[in-house]
Amino acid sequence: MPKVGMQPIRREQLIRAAVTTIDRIGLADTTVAQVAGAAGLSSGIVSHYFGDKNGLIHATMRQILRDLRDAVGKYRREAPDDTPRTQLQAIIDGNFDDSQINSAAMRVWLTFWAASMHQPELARLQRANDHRLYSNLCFQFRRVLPVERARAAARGMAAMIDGLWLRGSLSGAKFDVAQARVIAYEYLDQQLKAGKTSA
Amino acid sequence: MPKVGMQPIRREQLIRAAVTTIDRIGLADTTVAQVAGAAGLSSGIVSHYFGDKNGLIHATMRQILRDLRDAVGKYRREAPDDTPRTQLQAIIDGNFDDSQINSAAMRVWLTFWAASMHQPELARLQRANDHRLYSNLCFQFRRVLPVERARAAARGMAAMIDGLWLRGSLSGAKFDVAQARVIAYEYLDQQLKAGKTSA
Amino acid sequence: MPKVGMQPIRREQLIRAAVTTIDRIGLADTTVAQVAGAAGLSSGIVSHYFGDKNGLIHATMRQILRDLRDAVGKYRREAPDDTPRTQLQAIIDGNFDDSQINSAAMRVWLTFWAASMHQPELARLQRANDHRLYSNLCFQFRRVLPVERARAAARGMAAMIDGLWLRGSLSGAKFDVAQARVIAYEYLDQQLKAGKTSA
Amino acid sequence: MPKVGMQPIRREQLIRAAVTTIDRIGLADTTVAQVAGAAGLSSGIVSHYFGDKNGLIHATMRQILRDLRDAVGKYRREAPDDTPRTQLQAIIDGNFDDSQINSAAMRVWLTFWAASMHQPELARLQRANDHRLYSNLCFQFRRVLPVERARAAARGMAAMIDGLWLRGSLSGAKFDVAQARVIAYEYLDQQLKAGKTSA
DNA sequence: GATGAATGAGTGTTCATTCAT
DNA sequence: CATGAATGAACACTCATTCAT
Repeated sequence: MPKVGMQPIRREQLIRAAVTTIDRIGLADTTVAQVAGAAGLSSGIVSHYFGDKNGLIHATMRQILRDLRDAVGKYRREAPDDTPRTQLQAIIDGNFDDSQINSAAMRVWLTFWAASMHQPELARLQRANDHRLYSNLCFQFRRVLPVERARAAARGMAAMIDGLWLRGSLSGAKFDVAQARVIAYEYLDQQLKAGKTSA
Repeated sequence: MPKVGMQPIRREQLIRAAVTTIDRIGLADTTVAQVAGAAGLSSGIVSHYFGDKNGLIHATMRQILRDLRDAVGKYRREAPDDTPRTQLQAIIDGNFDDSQINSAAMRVWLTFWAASMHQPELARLQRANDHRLYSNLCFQFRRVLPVERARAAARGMAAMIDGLWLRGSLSGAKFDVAQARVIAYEYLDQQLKAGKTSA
Repeated sequence: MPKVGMQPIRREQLIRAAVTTIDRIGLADTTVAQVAGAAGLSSGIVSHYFGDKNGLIHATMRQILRDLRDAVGKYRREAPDDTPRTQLQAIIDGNFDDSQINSAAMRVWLTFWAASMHQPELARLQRANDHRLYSNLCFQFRRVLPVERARAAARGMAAMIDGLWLRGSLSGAKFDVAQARVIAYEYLDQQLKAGKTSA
Repeated sequence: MPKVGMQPIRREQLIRAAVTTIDRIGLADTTVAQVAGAAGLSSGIVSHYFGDKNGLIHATMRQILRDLRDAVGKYRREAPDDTPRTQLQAIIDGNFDDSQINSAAMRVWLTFWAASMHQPELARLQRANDHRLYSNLCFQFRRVLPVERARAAARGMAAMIDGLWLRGSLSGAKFDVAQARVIAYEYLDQQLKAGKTSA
């Protein structure tokens, strides 16, 4: 009696195992057999559910991106109000959520950033994500700033978020969320204030 | 006697070929034979001069880091004066120098960032470099800011520089130096001003 | 499910192919691909079943030693009685059994003898085998000779067996079993007689 | 000013280095560069004096055989008289001379024995040597024994010498010359005695 | 649905050999 | 005479992929 409806279960099992394995030994040293083994399955199963290794890698990156989107979405939905400042803080908080700044997530993220440089499909996903952060920031800044200022603020804010995140990833120590948030909030406030003054 | 004094020439040739190849097809797809071929040499030569592939990769990363150090050093030496603001701008300018923001350099940089996560020796080099940027920034900020403010400013400034650089690397378009410099300078001025006020 | 229970079959196939190949072209020129090819399999299979080339070589030597043990065991079980002389003759006969004095067996034996000098694991196997021959001989001699005489007789007998075998291996001609047996039996009788006299 | 007459010096230097290296790491792992390095010379020199690696190996085996011939010759010249027994003892002693039973000599000997199985030129040298031992023994035995007995005695004696030597080589402990000599002398005396009786 | 045996192309690495100096 | 830089063929080993069961 063949089990039915295994697909979503197996796919999630394998994607989770892929993240774990990439975190542990790096994408370059990750083999199909290792991922399958970490999932408690055999190597042949990967082609069954993802076509080939690349299919698994792509699916894994999509999952990572979805996790970030979900984290940001959650903070924004739970924000106390809809003022630009509150919403921008929610975006910052979402990017520094536990799901994003644990060691595994950060390492896998950076791995995909690097991989995307030579794999068009990954690059597409990665750019869409970059753009979403910028768009969200820009939309909120535009509510209080003139368009050019809003764009610059969004660019600076996005760079600040990614930069704090990147340096945290590579520092070798635990990511200091509080510190990162202070610096990011301060930049945010300066942008909001400067914009008003110049407006 | 055989040709003598070839070592530095061959090493540079091969390192340059490694950068070119990593830029073109990515570290994961870079083979020893390809690098040697790009340098117009045979594959065996790599072990002759670097021991093994890893030796070449390490030497290449050291070269990349040296290039950045040199670029920053040049801007600082050529700065019109030694005031903190001028020196900090020189550091920013050095990080956005042509040698750093051309496509090849950026891609190779990001590649090594990712690789350093699973290779202790690369991680060591990468962290030393991260720390140098922070130290240099912190030293200058300290000349005008109290120590705690200087540290926060240095952290924010470093994140801003890396973030702008990173998003530029991945954007797919040419890096907009002028725009990046405006955003970084603005952040710099805010930090200097804020510090004075609060001091 | 894939074909199951192939392991013992494949292992034996490959070990047999290893013996054949070592006999034909020598251990130094034996490649994994050649052994696999001789077994009608692909090169990757060796690592699948033996880990690496060394694993195959070790397994092959173990097989060779087992064959000798089996040959000696067979002659001793089939011996007409349990007197020392009969048992000692059975040991001699086992060492000169067809399975041991065909060209392939002799060449592979000598190959492993030489290889064992620089490979601790092979040396261990080889010494255990050497010691077994001596022990078996010594045990039988002790039944009729005083301990010191028995030890000397066992040493001489072991040397005689190995020496006849060795010179036969290298002579380039077919091993003359009858001749070897006469010489060995004569030495055996002298030892038994001399011992009795001196006892 | 080119040095003249370097050939014999360099050849000996390299042959000695080859013996040392083969003893230390085995023939299979011996490279031209290692031998040359052990001789304090550069790798290119080997082809200069021996044509190629095989030339060096062959020359080294010839040297080893010459050493044995010299050792036996010395003992025979220094023998107190020319009786068969004394001469046969001299042959035994020559084979167990220090120059033959030190670790390096034994390991290299066995190495060449094994190698000779698949290299016709080495096999030729090796067989000539085997035959010399047999001939020398047979000649002496014939002075007191009928031809057939002499031949059998020579075969047994040669096997005994080689067997003692072989087991000593592989035992892992220091070669016990006194013990080997006692066993070999005893066999010798039995052959001489038995022959006389039956004659 | 799932397995893992089997394949074979591709890679890093070693090393005998050549040869310009 | 001697060097050692350079070559490139050969090898062991890895691993994504296929497929009979």
